[in-house]
Amino acid sequence: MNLPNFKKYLIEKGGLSEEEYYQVNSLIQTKKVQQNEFLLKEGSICSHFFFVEHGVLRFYALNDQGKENILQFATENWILSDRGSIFYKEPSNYNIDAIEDTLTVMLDEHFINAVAKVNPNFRKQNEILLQNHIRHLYRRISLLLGASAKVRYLDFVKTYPDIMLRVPQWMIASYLGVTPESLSRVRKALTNEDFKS
Amino acid sequence: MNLPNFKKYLIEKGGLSEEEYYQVNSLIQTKKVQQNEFLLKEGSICSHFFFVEHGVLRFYALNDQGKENILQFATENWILSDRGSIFYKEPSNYNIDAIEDTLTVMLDEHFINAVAKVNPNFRKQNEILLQNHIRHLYRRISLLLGASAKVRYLDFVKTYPDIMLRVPQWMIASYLGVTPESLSRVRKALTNEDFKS
DNA sequence: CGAGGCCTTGACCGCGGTCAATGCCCGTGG
DNA sequence: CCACGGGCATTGACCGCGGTCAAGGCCTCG
Repeated sequence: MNLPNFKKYLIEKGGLSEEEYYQVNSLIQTKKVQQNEFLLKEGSICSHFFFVEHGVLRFYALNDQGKENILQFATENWILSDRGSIFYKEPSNYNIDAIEDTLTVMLDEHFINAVAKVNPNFRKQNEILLQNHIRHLYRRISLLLGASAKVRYLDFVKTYPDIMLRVPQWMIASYLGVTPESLSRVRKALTNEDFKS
Repeated sequence: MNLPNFKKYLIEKGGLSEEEYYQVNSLIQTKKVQQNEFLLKEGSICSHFFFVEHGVLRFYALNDQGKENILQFATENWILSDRGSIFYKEPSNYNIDAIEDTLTVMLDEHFINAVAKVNPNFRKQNEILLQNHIRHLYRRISLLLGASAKVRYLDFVKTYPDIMLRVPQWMIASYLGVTPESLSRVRKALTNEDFKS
C-alpha cells in the first residue's frame, strides 16, 4: 500500500524516523469510500480516527428539522472523527461521508499506542496538533458569533481556497451557517463591488 | 498554598498519586486577580495555561467594530488559555479577564513536562481532556450553525446552570451570539410559555 | 432530448439587531 | 436616611439581513 501523505505525516508531524515508520507500517489499516458513501452514521459508535490520504470528507450533524450542519471538511492530511464517541464509546450524533472518492487510513487507540511506543515523542507532537485544532475551532466560533455572512465567506475563501474548488456551493453555505440562496447573494454583491473598484 | 481543586484535578483527572502530587507541589505558581483585572490582553503573548482554583474568568475576542465576543467562561476546575499564542509564541488576538475575584494556577510547558516526568500517564490523560474539549467546541459550533437564539439559550441553561447564576446576562448574550435585548425577549417569551402550560 | 442536480433570482416575511427611553437595584456620599 | 448616579435588564418602535418559497436557467449525464 502506497501512502505518501500518511508517511509524510508520521515522519514530519509525528516526528518518526523513516525506520520507525517501517516498524509500524504493517499495522496500518486503510479504507476506501466512494462519493456519498458513509464512514460514520448517526447512532453508531465511532471506532476510528480517519486520516485522509486522498479525497474529501465531510463531518456533519442533523438538527431537529433534519437540516445538515457541516462542521468540518477534510482534504488530504486531515484527521476526522467523533472524538467523544471514540473515547466514551457512545453512539455518535454525527455523520461522516465522502464528497469525492476517498482513501483513508484508519487510526485506533491500538495503532496510536504502537506508534507512541516506537517513538515516545509522538504523543507530544500529537498534543500540539490537538492544541492547534482547538485554536482553529475558537477562531471559527469567534466568526460565527460576531461576523456577517459576507465576512465569514471571505474568511473561508482565504483560509481554504483549495476546498472552494472541490465542494459544491451549497455545502459551503452549510459550513458557514447560511442558506445556499444567501451565499449566492453574498457572492453576487462581491462581484459587483469588484467592478466598481 | 492550599489548592484543593487543583490537587484533586492532578490526582483524579491527571492520574497522579498523592505522593506524586507532593513531588511537583513546589513547582506550582499561582496568580490572584480581582474582578475586571486582566490575565491576558490582546497583542501580548500568552505564557501560561490558567487553571481556575476558584472564581470565574472569561475569554473573549474583539471584532472589527470593537464588540466583545465571549468564547468561553471558566469556573472552578477549568483551564483557559490562548493555545495558539502559547505554542507559536505569537501575540494573542484574545483577552482573558476576571468576572469574580479569582485564584488561578499558572501552568507552563515546564510544569507540564515535570508532571509528565513524575507520572508518564499524565500526558495521555491530558490528551483525553483535549479530545473532550474539542468535542464540546463542535457541539457549540453545531448549535451556532443551526439553532435559534431560544434553543441556544435553553441549551446553555441546561449545560451550565451554575454559570447562569454567576455572570451578568449581557455576557451570556455575548456567549450565545445575540444582543442583550434579544436575550431578554427570549426569556420573556419563555416565561409566558410557562404560564400557558 | 429529457431528467435531475445545482446555482441564481425574485417576492415576501420574520427573527434578531439598533436606538432610545424607562425601570430597577445597589453602592456612595451628602 | 435619603438623594443621586451608574450599571444592568426590560420594553417599544423601527429596520435590515438573511430565511423561505417558488420559478427559472444552466450544467452534465444517461
